Amino acid sequence: MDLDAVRTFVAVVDAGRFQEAAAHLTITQQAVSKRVAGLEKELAVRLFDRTARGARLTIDGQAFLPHARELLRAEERAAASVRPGSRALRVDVIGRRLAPAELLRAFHRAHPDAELDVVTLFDADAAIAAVRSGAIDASFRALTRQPPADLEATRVYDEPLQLVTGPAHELAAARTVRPGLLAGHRIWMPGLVAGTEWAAYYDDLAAEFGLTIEATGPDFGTEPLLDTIADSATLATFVGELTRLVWPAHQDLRRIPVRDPTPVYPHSLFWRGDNPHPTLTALRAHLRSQRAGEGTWAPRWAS
Amino acid sequence: MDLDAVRTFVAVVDAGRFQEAAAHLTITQQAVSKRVAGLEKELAVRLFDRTARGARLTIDGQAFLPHARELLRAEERAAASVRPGSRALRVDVIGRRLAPAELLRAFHRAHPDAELDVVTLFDADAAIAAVRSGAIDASFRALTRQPPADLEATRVYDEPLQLVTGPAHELAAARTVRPGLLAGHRIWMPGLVAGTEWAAYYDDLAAEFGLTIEATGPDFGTEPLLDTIADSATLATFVGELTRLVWPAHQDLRRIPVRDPTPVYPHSLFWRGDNPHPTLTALRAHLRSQRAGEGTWAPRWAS
DNA sequence: CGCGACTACAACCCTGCGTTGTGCACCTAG
DNA sequence: CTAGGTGCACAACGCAGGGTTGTAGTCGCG
Repeated sequence: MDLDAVRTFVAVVDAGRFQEAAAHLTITQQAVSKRVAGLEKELAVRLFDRTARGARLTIDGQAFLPHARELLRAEERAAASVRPGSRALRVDVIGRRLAPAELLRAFHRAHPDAELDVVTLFDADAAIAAVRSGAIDASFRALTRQPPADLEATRVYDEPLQLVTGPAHELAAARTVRPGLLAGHRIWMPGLVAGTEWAAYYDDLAAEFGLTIEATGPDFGTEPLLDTIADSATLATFVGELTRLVWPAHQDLRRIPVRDPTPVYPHSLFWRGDNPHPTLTALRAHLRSQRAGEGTWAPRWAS
Repeated sequence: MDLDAVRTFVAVVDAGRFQEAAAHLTITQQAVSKRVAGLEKELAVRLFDRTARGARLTIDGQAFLPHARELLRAEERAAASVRPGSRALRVDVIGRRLAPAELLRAFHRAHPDAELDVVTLFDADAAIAAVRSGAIDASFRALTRQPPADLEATRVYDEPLQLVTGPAHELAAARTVRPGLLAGHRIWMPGLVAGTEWAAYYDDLAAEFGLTIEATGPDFGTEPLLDTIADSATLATFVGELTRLVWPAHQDLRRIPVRDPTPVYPHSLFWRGDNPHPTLTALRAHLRSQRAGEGTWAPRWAS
C-alpha cells in the first residue's frame, strides 16, 4: 500500500473534490485520480462516488477513512521516533521482561499520553555512554561504580531474587530458601555475558554465598531454559520477583523467594542533569528513590 | 515513507542479515541494501551497524522498530477494513456525536478487542438497503415502518430530549419544561434534511405539540449553531440527552430536560438475521432491548 | 440545449527501483 | 601471516510506474 496514495485519499476526503486536493498536494488532478484509482484497485473496492460536484465517500470509503488517518499518524510517530529534538523519551532497560520494563509500564499506565521508546543496550557502560552523548535520555541499570559527574542517578528499585525450580528439585516444596543453603546446588543462567554489570552482580552473589552459577552453553532464550529446569532435579535458576515468566501448566515450576538475607538486584535510573525532556521529569517524579532495606544483600558497589 | 522499505527493515531485523531477508522477500541482497539505505536517508539516521556477521540495530533502529511494526499492523488493519469476509463489524450510526455512537463506545469499552468500523449513511432507508446488501452489518436508526422480513430489529434506547437555550432565553432558568409550553417558541434545527427519518420525527413532534421547528438556512455545524443560540433570547434547539456538546464557558448555555410527557427518540438496532459475525452477537447481547416507558412520547410509527 | 464543473482516459517522458556484476572489509582457520 | 569465506556497498543498465499535458465524457443547471 502506497502511503502517498493514502495521503491523497485523505486529502480528497477533506477537500471534497479531486481538483482541490490536487492543488493542496501541488500535483495535477490527473495524478490524484491515478493515485486514488490505484488505491481502489489494490483494495478492490470503490472508495468514492464521483459526481459532477465532486467526490463523496462510499460506505467502504467511510470504513477505510479512520484507518487511513491512523496509518498516517503511525507514519508520523515512526518518523518522529528518530527525529532529533522533540522526540519521545528514549529509555534503556536491561530486558523487556524484567523489572525496569515493568516500572516503565506502570509509569505509562499513570501517564498514558507520555510517549516512550524503549531500547536495550549491551551493558551499563554502553548505556552511560549513550546517555552522555544524548542518544538516549535515561537508563535503568545497576551501577557498579559512581556515574560520571555530568550524570545524575537514583536507586529506584531493589528487586528481591527468587529461585525457579522444577517439581523434582530438592527444594521444590520449600516456602522460602536461605542463600547459604544453595551452596551445593547448581544454578544455571545461560544468558550471562561476561563483562556486563549483571554478570558482575551474579559473580559477587556467587562469591558471597559460595554458590555455583553456571553460564555455560548457548542462550536459546527463556522458554528452553524453563524446559530444562522443569525436567531437572538438580538445576535451578534465579529470576527477579517482577520478571515475567509464563510456562505450560504441566511443567509445574515453582518460584521460591530467597530470604535471610534477601539478595536484591539494585536497579538505578540515571540521566543527564541538563536534559529538559518533560517526560523525564514526570518519570523521575513517578519513581521514588529507595535505600537498601533491612535484611537484604546487595554487592558492595551498590551501596 | 515507503512501506516496502519499512517491511524490508523489519525483515532484516528478524533475519539478522540482509542476505537472508532478501531471500525471504525474494529480491536480491542489493535491493534490500538499497531499500534500507533509502529509509536511512529519508530518516537521516543510521538504522543498522553493518558487520561481517550481519546487521545489528543501532539505538535509533531499536527505537524505530516498534513503530515500524505498528505501521505495518496499521496497514494490515486498513486493508482488512475493506476486505470482504473476516472484516471488522461495520455499523451505521446517525451521527458520531449522538447517542448510538455513545452506545458503541460503551460497547467498545466493554469489549476492547472487538473491531468496529463506524459509518454514517444518508437515512434509515439507505441503511436498510445497506444492511440487506451486506455492505454494513448493522445500523442504529429510528424505524418509521416495519423493517423488511429478512431483517431483525430491536428497540435499544429511548433517548429523552433536552432543550438548549442561551442565558437570555425566557426558559433559561427553568429546571424542566413541558413540551406544550414550547408552542409559541422558535426551535431552530438547521441540520434537518427532508426525507430522513429524523426529520420525520421532528415533524411529528412539532405537529403533536404545536411547535414551530425551523430548518431554514444552511447547516454550518454544531458550533455556529450554539454560537447563535447563546446570543439569542428567542431561539432554542433540541438535543438528545446523550448528545456530546461542548461550548466555551462564556456562552453559558443550558440543557433543560423536557418532561410531562418526555419526548424520546426511539433508537433501534437492526441487522440481517443470517449474519454470523461474532461481534454482532456480542453487540446484541450488550444492548438490552427496551419498551416505551411511562410518561414518554414517541411518534406513532415507533410503537 | 449549451455551458460550467468535474473526473477519466491516452500518450509521452523521466525518475526511480530492481537486477547483474564487482569491489571491499572483516573474520577465521591453518 | 595469509588465503578463503562471508556479507554489505557501489556501479551500470533496463524497465515499470507515476507524473504531466491534452482531450473526452458525464452530470447538473439555467
